[in-house]
Amino acid sequence: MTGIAEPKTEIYDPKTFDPKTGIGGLVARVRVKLFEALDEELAPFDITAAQYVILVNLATGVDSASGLCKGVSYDPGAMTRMIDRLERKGLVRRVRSPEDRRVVNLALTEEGKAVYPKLVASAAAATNRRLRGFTKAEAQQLERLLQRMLAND
Amino acid sequence: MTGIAEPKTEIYDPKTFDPKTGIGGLVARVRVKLFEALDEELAPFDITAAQYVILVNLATGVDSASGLCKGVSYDPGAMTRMIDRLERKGLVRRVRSPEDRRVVNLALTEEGKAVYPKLVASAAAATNRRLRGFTKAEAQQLERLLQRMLAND
DNA sequence: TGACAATTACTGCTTAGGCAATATAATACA
DNA sequence: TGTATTATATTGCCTAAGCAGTAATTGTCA
Repeated sequence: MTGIAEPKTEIYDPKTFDPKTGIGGLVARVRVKLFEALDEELAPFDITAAQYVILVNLATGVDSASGLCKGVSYDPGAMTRMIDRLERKGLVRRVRSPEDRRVVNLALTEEGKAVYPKLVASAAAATNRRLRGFTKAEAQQLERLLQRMLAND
Repeated sequence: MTGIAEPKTEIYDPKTFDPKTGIGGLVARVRVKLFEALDEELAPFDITAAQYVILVNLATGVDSASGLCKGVSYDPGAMTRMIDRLERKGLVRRVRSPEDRRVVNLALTEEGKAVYPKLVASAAAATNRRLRGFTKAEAQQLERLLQRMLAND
């Protein structure tokens, strides 16, 4: 015994757990719907939802492939090829880092910076479509709950 | 003007939308973490999280490939091969439907039914790990918010 | 009834992510 | 200093999902 009261964490009882309505299944299906909506909105720019996520990270401070991998739970090999695609599209630039010659610094090109605000607006529109009927307070509450799930590591 | 007051749906303003903290990115990352946890719990049974989702649907009333595709937003071709794998593992059975000879009725085998409760318990455990610190009320509220997002079609 | 459309499942092709192995560079430390 | 360990990025291989095209069957309705 530790003397410290352990909080009860048995949200779902394994005996009575309903997998159809469980949070895992819900999150998975909501994610599919959100990505579908996002892919639709981004189609005119010839950018996929997965590519958009990378661009967002690059536009908000991340500047290396390993940083991207950590940020989006992505395999290094897959990330190399993802960056290949974005580089071929002229949206991202690779520059070998002078300080640490192992890392390749990444940055948006001028074209990438130019299109980025339009992508963000599309993402906002796609998200809003799925949040129809929500109040701002409800959306923020959803954000907080999801952030708490993420913080459990 | 319609005379009917339209509810405000502009949860996120495209001008000020922060894509890093937006619900789309959060849902995507939470989903990755949940699937990682689920894959870990299911590893002893040699079942992936994606396969588990299919088994859940089969155990709870869905009985055809097309029904599965609708339920989990899955491509028919991918579903055919998914069922191939589950059939090879002896967990699922295909039976051509007598009523509609286009459809292949699916069902869990005896082995599938036997292992299923253990899979559900594992899923409950994986979900609980991510919900550490949540009260039951908070988890239920998260469920409700996600269900409302799903219902927006 | 008969022609046309829709539904269901499947297959080939392409794309893309995960894992393992590798090369290079930086770090730790004996 | 020199050696082992770690970090970063890349490539090859395997697996799996999406898309397009197809065959069989069912539904629609003129």
